[in-house]
Amino acid sequence: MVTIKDVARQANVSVATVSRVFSGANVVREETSKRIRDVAAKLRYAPHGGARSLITSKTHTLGVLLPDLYGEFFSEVIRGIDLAARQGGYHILVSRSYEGRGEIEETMRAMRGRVDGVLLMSPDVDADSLRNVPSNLPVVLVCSATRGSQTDSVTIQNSRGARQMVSHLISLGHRRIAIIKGASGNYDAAERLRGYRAALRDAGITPLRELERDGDFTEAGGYAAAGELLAISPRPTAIFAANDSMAIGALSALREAGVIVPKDMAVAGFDDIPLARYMDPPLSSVKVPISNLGARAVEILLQGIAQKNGHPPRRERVATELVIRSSCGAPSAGRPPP
Amino acid sequence: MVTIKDVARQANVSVATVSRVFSGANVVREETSKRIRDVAAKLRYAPHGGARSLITSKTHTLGVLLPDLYGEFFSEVIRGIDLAARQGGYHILVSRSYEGRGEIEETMRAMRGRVDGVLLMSPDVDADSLRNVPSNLPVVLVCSATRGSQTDSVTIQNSRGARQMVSHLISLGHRRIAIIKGASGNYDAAERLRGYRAALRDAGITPLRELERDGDFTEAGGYAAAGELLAISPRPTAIFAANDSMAIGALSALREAGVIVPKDMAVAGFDDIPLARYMDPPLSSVKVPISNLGARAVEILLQGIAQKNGHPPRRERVATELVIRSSCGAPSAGRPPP
DNA sequence: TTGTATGCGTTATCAT
DNA sequence: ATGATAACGCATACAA
Repeated sequence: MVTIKDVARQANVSVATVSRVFSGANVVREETSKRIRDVAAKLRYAPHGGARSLITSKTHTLGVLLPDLYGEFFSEVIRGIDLAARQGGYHILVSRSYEGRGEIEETMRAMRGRVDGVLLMSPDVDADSLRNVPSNLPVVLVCSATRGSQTDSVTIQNSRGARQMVSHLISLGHRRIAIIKGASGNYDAAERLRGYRAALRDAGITPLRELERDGDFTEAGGYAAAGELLAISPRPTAIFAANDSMAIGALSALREAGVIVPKDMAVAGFDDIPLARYMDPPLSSVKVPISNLGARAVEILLQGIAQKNGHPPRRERVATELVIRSSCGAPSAGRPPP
Repeated sequence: MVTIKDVARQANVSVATVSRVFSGANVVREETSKRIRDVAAKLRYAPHGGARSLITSKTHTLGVLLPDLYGEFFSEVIRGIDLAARQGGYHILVSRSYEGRGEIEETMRAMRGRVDGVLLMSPDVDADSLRNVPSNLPVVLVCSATRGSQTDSVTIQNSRGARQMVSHLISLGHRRIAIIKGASGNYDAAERLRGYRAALRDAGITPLRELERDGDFTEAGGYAAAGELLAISPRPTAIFAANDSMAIGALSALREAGVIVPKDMAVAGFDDIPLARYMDPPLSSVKVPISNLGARAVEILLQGIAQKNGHPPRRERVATELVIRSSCGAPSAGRPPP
């Protein structure tokens, strides 16, 4: 591998001068600089990032630690993170954790010296996983429970969004509204359930356990849960799924059972993934600005890195927005062309 | 930040001994080892990855350079990559390139010293982007054109998959089969188009330009293209979309136009994303083992890293598989429960 | 404007 | 079994 020494030798200068050329110190004579660049190009030299960060103690890299997220959500959140990171001149080191807590700790330790800060999305395990990781390492929690922690965080307005959607269903006359819950132990799932119940209570409706079905955020889970709900008597008249994937699975199950949406059953989801509007019928949902979520997390992390000293924890909630399409039976404004 | 020196001092040993404990050399007396581990835990010490890799010249990290991929595909390929990488004890450094060639080169240079090898997915720009990157850096091309290059690569059996699907449509009696093409300049898109034309010629049908519509791999693109196709006279009787997202957009457009699928128009996609089977009607597609694609690329890259010396280029194509559901009007075997 | 020398945190080599 | 020290590739303070 060609190093700064090789370039220096062939260009007849010291390594310091080569270093100056590549680290942007604008003090090298133009002529010298050009000669060095030429030699470097010929040798295909590129500075060694590891060595560089060892001395500057800046890696210009952000660690991203995510659970084994599903489809569209993962994609969008990474997009937002990557975009914001590169705007700040950072790269991202991504890791998916499959086995919960121990793995999170181990991964965070492995990132020591490779990243300047970490974005941790840990919706399933408690945030006190942070006890044994190197201190001084700036961390931002994403979509995770933060109670008892002093860590910065960015979350979604889950409860509020769910509450609005369920209230909307109630305003359409529904009283027996079922929910297909998200993965058990998941933070977002719990919050959405909370919003669902709150909306019912707001309207004087008692939440019923039989109308709260387990789900796992997948289409298959939504499909199965919808099947169960159809067997209940009296049937619910509306289904609120804790994410769009499950809502789509539910739509499929209803179609097969000959249940017409929204005439016989209203359906609504959460996230508003791009596909939602292409469903039949187009799916009402709670829009989550997923890529913004990632971008905001990065911005907060970058702040934390800049002012490395302690600061009061920053807590941010990205706003959701009700997107009403025809699947919930509202007198819809029709479907706008994409 | 606490370093190996701090641990050594507090544990009354030399840095060398601490190093031995953390690098797994099993030569330290149990008693000493325990004392060191205790001190390290108290101090929350974690070895500095950058410094470590500087001397071992191993980063245990793989660079992953992807275009701004869409949704499900991105998610799945990363899943496969991450899984295989972590099995080999590697992390992944991900970067999305938004602006094509120059950015690819720059990113690859920035990865020097941070990664042991690179996975490059460059379906839009030619693979000779590799001219100016550090030599000796093992690279595997994913879903990219490889002509004229000596680089290892993993691609999809695009042409074969498309050909099979279109042949299937022909076998159902269709003669006027339209295609909604993928993004222009895209390698996979070009290959799928090639397979489409080959299937037509196999059956003695002349490919018509008016039946080849531009698309961009998005739902919106598929929606628009399907609208155009409906205006052609005589109408095509089948639409083959170069990916599922566009097929889903097309289904939506057809539905709005009152065209019944598959009675009035057959539709098929490519990729077989999880959602395909939940569409109405369930979407026939060419299944691509996306996460396998990523995993295989990692395995090949790891081989390349192990035997650093030159080797004949490894070229691999992951197999596709026809998945026939009801959207193309075949006497379907019904829809299996998820 | 350029060169010399030191050190970043760690592992490898050679002693002991 | 443990310690002393050189090296990894580079950036920077200081000298020239």
